[in-house]
Amino acid sequence: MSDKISKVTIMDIARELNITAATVSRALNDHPGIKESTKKAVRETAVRLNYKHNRIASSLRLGKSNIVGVIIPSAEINFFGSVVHGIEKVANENNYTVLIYQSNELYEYEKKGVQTFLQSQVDGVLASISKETINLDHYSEVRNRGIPLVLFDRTDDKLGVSSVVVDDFAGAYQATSHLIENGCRRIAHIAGQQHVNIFNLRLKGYIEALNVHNIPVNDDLIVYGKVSIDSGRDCMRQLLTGGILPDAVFAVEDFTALGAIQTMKAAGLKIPGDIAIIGFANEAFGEYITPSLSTVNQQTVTMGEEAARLLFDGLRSGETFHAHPRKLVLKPQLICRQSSVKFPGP
Amino acid sequence: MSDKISKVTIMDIARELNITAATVSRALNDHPGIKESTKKAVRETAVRLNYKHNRIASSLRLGKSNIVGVIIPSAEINFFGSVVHGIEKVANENNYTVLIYQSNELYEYEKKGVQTFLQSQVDGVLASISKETINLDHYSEVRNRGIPLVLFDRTDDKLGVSSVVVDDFAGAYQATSHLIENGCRRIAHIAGQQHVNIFNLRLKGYIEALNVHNIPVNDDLIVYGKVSIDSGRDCMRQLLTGGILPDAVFAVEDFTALGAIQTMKAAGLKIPGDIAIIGFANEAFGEYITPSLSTVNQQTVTMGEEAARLLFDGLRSGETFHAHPRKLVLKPQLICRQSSVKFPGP
DNA sequence: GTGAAAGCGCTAACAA
DNA sequence: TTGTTAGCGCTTTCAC
Repeated sequence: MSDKISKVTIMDIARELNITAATVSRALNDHPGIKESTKKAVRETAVRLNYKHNRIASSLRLGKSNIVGVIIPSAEINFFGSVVHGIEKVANENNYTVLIYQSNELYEYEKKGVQTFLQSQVDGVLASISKETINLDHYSEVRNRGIPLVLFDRTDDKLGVSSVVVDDFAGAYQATSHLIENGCRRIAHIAGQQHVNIFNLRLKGYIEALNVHNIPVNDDLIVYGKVSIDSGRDCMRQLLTGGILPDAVFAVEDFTALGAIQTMKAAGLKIPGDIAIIGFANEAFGEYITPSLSTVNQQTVTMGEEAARLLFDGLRSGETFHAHPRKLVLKPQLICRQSSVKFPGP
Repeated sequence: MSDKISKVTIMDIARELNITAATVSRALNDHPGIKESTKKAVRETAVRLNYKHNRIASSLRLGKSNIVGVIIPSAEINFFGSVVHGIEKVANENNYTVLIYQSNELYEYEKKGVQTFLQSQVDGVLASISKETINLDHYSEVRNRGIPLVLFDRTDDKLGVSSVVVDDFAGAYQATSHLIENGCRRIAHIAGQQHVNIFNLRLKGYIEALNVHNIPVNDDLIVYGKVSIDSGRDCMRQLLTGGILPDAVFAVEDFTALGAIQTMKAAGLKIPGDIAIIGFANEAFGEYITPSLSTVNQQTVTMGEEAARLLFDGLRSGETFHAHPRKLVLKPQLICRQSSVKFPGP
C-alpha cells in the first residue's frame, strides 16, 4: 500500500553481503571470474530486496542502451504492425528491446522521433519514411553519427543506408498483368505521391506491364492522389468523369482501392463485371469487404525480420556499418480475390 | 561521408567558450540567472559543434526521463492506434515523449514491457491489459514503486489505480436494446473471456437490456469465445447448431462479429433479414464490409487524452499519486449501419 | 576471486 | 552572473 519509492541499488546488495558493488555488478552480469556461491547469494539478495537493474546508469557507463528504435508512419496500418512483429522477433533473439515511435505521416513528428531516439542513445534505428517527408537530413544525421540505420518499405536510396523493400515494380507489374489477362484493356492507375519511391515504382510497373502487352499508355487513365480512402474516392470520381471509362483500376494501395470501390458502387457500377480493381499491401480488411479485394502481399513479417537482421549484423560489425549499404528486395505475391476476376474459373 | 562518432558534450562547448560545463548546462536549459549573451553564444556553439543533449546522463542525474511508456496489446487493432494518438497529443503539450510497447496480447511480453519501462526509468506508464493476463503483479510493482500508472480500456479495479474506460455496460445495453427495438426477440450474445472486465460488463449490459424489456435470458443463446475472427466463426457455428436459431447476435467486439458474419453467409442466412448483428469497438473495417456493421463507438482519442491527463496530473502531484485513484467513464455511442436494421426508415 | 577507484555526461547545491 | 564540487548507478581496468 505504501507509495515508497524503494530505489534499491547494487550498493544495497553489496552492503547486505559485505562485498563491494563491483562484485555485485559482476555477479549479476554472470562474469566468469566470480564464485558460483557468490553469484547465487547476490541473485537471491537481489530478488529479496526487489532490486531492479538501472538501465539508465548502465547505458551511460557502457555507451549503449540495448534498445532499437523503430519509426513507423502509423500504428493504424496493419502493414506496419506486422513488420514490427518481425522486428521484435529478431530483436528478442538478440536480447534487444524495441521501442516504437509513430510519425503520424508527418515530417515534424518524424524528426522529433529521430531526435528522441538519438538523445535516448538507442543503439540502432529502423524506419519507414513518412509520406510527407521530403527533407531527409534527420536520417542523414543518424547515419553520420555512425548509428546503424536500416530503412524498410518506404526507403530512399539517396541516404546510402541499408534497406529492405518488397519489389514494388514487380508487384505492380504482376497486378496490372493480372488485370490484362482478365480481359481488361482500359486499365486506370490511381497513383500516389511520386516523391515516395515505392509509389513511383508501382507506377513504373504498371506502365511496363502495359508496354509489354502492347497496350498504349493513356495519361488520362492515370490520376495522382494522396493515398487514403478519401483520396481514392476523389480520384475515382475524376476517372469516371474523364473522357474514357476504364474497365479496370490498379490502385496504389488498399485504402485507396477501398475509396475507389465506394465511388464505383455509388455510381452503380458492378465490380468486377463493369470494372475490376486491385490494390496493394494486403491490408486485413481486403478479405472481408464485398467484393473481396485482390491485392499484392508484401511479406511483412519477413520484411521486419530481415530489416532487423541487417541492423544487428551492423551493430556487431561496428564502425564500418554504413560503408557498404545492402538492399534486400523481397518478392511480392499476387492475391486474387473477387474484385479483379471477371471470368472465374470452374 | 565519415562514420565518425562525434560525441560532443557540454564540456566541449564549455572549452570552446572558456566557461564551465555548469554554465553551459544552465544556458541550454534556459536558466533565468544566465546572461542572454552567454545563452546565445552557447546555443550557437552547440549548433556549430552539432551537440546533442544526452538524455541518458540527464535522466540519471535528475531521476526522471520525461518519457511515458504505453503498453498496448496490439498495434494491429485500430482502436489502440487511435488511443495512442490521444495520448501523444497530451504528452506533447507536457513536453513528454511517448514510447510504445506492444504486448501482442501475451502475458510474458506484457511483463517484459513493464520491466523494460521500469528499467528505463520512464516517468509514468499507461497500459491496456492483454487478454491473456490474469496475474497483475507486474502492474502492482509499478504502483508500489510510486510510478504513476493509468489504465485504459482493459482495466482492473483490483489494482487500485486510476483508469479511463468507456461505459461498456451502457454500450452493451444500448446495442442490445437497439436489436430489441428492431423487432428481434431471440438475441444471442457471443461473449468474451469473463476475467476481462470489459467483456464481463458487456455480458451484463446484454442481460440487463433483456430483463428491462421482459425478454427471458436463455443460456443457450450465450456462447463464450476468445474474441477473434476465428472464434467468432466458431461461436456462430455453435449457435446455428444449437436448439434455438437466434434472430440477432450481439457480438462482444467487431472482429468477433466479422467472423460470425462469415459463418452466417456460409449458412445462407440473409443479414439483417434472417439475422441481425451488431458489434462493439467501431473498427475501421466495419464501415466497408457488406452489410456494413453496426457497432458501438468508444471515443478512442478522448480516452487517450483523458488517460494522459490523469497521468500528468499525477506526475505533478508527486508522491500521493496512487492515494486517490480516479475512474473516468466515457459515454459510448451507438452506430447503426446496415447489419442491424431490419426495418429501414423512410 | 574480489576490492579500490575512476568516470560515463549532466545538473544542482553552495560559493563567490 | 558564473564557478566549484559532488554525485546519480553502474562497469571496468588495475591491483592484490
